[in-house]
Amino acid sequence: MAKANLHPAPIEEDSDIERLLGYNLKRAYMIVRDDFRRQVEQSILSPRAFSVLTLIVETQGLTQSDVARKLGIERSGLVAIIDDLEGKGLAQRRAVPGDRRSQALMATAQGCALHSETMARVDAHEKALLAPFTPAEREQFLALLRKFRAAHEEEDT
Amino acid sequence: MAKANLHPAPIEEDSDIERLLGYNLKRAYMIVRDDFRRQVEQSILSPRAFSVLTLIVETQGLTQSDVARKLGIERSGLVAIIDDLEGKGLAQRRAVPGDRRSQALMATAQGCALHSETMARVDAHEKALLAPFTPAEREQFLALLRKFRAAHEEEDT
DNA sequence: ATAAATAATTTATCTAGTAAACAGTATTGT
DNA sequence: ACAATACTGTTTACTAGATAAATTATTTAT
Repeated sequence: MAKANLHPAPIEEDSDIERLLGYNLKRAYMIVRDDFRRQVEQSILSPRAFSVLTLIVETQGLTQSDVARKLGIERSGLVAIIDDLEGKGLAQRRAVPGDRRSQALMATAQGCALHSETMARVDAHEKALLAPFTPAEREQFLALLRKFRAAHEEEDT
Repeated sequence: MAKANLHPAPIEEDSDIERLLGYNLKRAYMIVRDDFRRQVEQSILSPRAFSVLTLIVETQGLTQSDVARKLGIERSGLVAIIDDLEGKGLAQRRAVPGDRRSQALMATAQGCALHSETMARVDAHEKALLAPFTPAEREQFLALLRKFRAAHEEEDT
């Protein structure tokens, strides 16, 4: 146990990338995503499926295009998510009277129930993640994130 | 153009998910990542490759395991990245005198050059993204992200 | 009537990241 | 000295998430 310590992995806390916004955002997002998975995905829903279900519970009758626009994802990616939600009895596609191209998305009673149960767990898991912050910091953190998004999401719809 | 407006996509700005930390972090990260790609990837480097190159430029001689630990990714995922950097003449694997398992990662002169050129572009692109913020807000934003990471990344390593 | 636009879908492709198993090497305990 | 254990880099296979192009059915505009 004498010599082999030639590459001791300095672990300086202040590499250049530690100062970059993108790197910090990515790591922070990964923390939340992983925690979400541990806490919530047991309850059937992936992060994406949860966000979709939330939208259609809140606003019954949105079309898939509406949801895709709101979430900033492609319509094509939504098909599988809706298939999944529908297969689990959480949501339904229904014909829209005025437009036979569109499908109105409706959450079932079961979907609403799972959503509120899951939302409670999500709130709890986020509260735990934000525990190291003071209430003022929590406000600031979310306010800054929202301001950042607002400044850059305007250009697209 | 009279009747078909049955699903007007309400676009209320305040869905429940808009209040969630995870959702806001994800959208914010996507903004930065997409912008990074537009600005930087033209210059050969993906976000991941850039972060790896940065580390080994700053600390020549890190092993792959060191880098994986620092970046919080799997060693297996690093292999392709190093292969790529090596193939482009930006980095090299070298034998470590004391340990024949490890490979010391060294950035080439070309790698150092590309790194500093790219870092300049990254700084510029981040400065532009943070332009909507006041200097105080910028400080706060990064400080909060770092505090958040520090509070949750301690357990692993 | 015809052209252009839209909604949902299918297919293929890409990136990122994870997990498991492997061979070679090193360290530790006895 | 030897056996058990652990670590390094690697391969392979797999998953998730996202994107892009092409397709069909339908609607709107001219």
